[in-house]
Amino acid sequence: MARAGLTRESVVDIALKLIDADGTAGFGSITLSAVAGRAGVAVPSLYKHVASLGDLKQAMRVAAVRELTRVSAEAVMGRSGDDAVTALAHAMRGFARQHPARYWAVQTGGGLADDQEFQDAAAETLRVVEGALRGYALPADRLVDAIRALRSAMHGFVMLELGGGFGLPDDLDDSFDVLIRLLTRGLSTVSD
Amino acid sequence: MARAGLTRESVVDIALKLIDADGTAGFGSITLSAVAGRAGVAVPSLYKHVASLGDLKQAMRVAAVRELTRVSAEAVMGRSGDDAVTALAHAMRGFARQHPARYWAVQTGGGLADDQEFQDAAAETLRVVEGALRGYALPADRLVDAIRALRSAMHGFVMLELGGGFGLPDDLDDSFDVLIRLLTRGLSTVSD
DNA sequence: CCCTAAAGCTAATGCGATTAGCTTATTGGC
DNA sequence: GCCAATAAGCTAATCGCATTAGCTTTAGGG
Repeated sequence: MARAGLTRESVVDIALKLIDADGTAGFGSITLSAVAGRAGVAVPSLYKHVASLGDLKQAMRVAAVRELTRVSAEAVMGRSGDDAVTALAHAMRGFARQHPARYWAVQTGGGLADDQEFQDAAAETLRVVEGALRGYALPADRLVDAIRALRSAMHGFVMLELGGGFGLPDDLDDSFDVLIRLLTRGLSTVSD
Repeated sequence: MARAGLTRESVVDIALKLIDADGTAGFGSITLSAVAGRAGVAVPSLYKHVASLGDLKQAMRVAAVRELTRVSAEAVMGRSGDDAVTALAHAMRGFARQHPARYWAVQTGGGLADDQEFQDAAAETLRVVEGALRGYALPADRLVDAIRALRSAMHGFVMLELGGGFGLPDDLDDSFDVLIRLLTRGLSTVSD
């Protein structure tokens, strides 16, 4: 029998590509059967590369959050102030639109036992957001509030958009711009 | 054999109470076995009241979104302007904290085939948010943007909080207040 | 009192995850 | 180039859960 030549990474990659095809529901309903089928392998063979379905999902989340960090960081580098925040917001929304299932997995796939690897990767993303706010010279005791406000607004918009919560998708781009402007303006006055 | 006296409503209610005990992951991992066990009935008996597990979940979402509408509407009634928005935000966050799994079910439990009943119930919630903004005298062509901004920010904060995305929960109340103030201030200038 | 519809049950099927134990390809050391 | 050890893959079997089929019994209206 010819070997498939799988690795943990390739299995995770196959799984991520599978859920991409299936909207936001993809992550929750991924099955080892589907992954094995796509990989051209019997189901139990996957256990040579992942410990369980849960382990696979966790690995998928880690991979996805790292991707998100990468595109976010790229957007923020070389910019500052409103420019940085705007670029960050568009990068995150762009990633979510391009890979709804991956964004969804990162944000809603967590269980009680999020492992350290995911926590670390997520903290990395957080640092990018923090970096984007550097130019505002926020007082230290308000920085955390500003970060949370920015994250909340961006994240909420993206989740509602992905989940179809906005109804007709008309003018979503405009609404997003309005939201970002509201934020960038507000960030200058957080300290009041 | 003594009858259990179940109805569709009581089955949904049992299921909702079950997931309440299980954090945000509860909705995704609910099983008919668990519901039947709690109801004191054999699993297939549930099919006399719900068509399938999917049907039960849909009914749970409808019930949850109606609850959310009710507490939101109650908070907004008799208030206006910043007062209304602040009350609405706290009501929604309060509901989410009290019933994480129900909020999670409403916002992330949707599939491609959301039925009309859920759509209608969700539209009702939307109307409450719209009502809370009445006092701002927003230009008609910006109202939709304002609604979306408000929803995004509230929703994002709550989701991040429930999902543990904020790390240590220190001072979350303060951060939420800052966010709301940022919003209420911003709402006055959306038209610029 | 009887008769029908609804509520429940048991038995059986199927699918997906997981485990155990076997077989064979690959590969590093000779 | 050959050989043992390791790793990758397979088949068979078990378990939990959803779902369907078909039977039994309760409850309530005539």
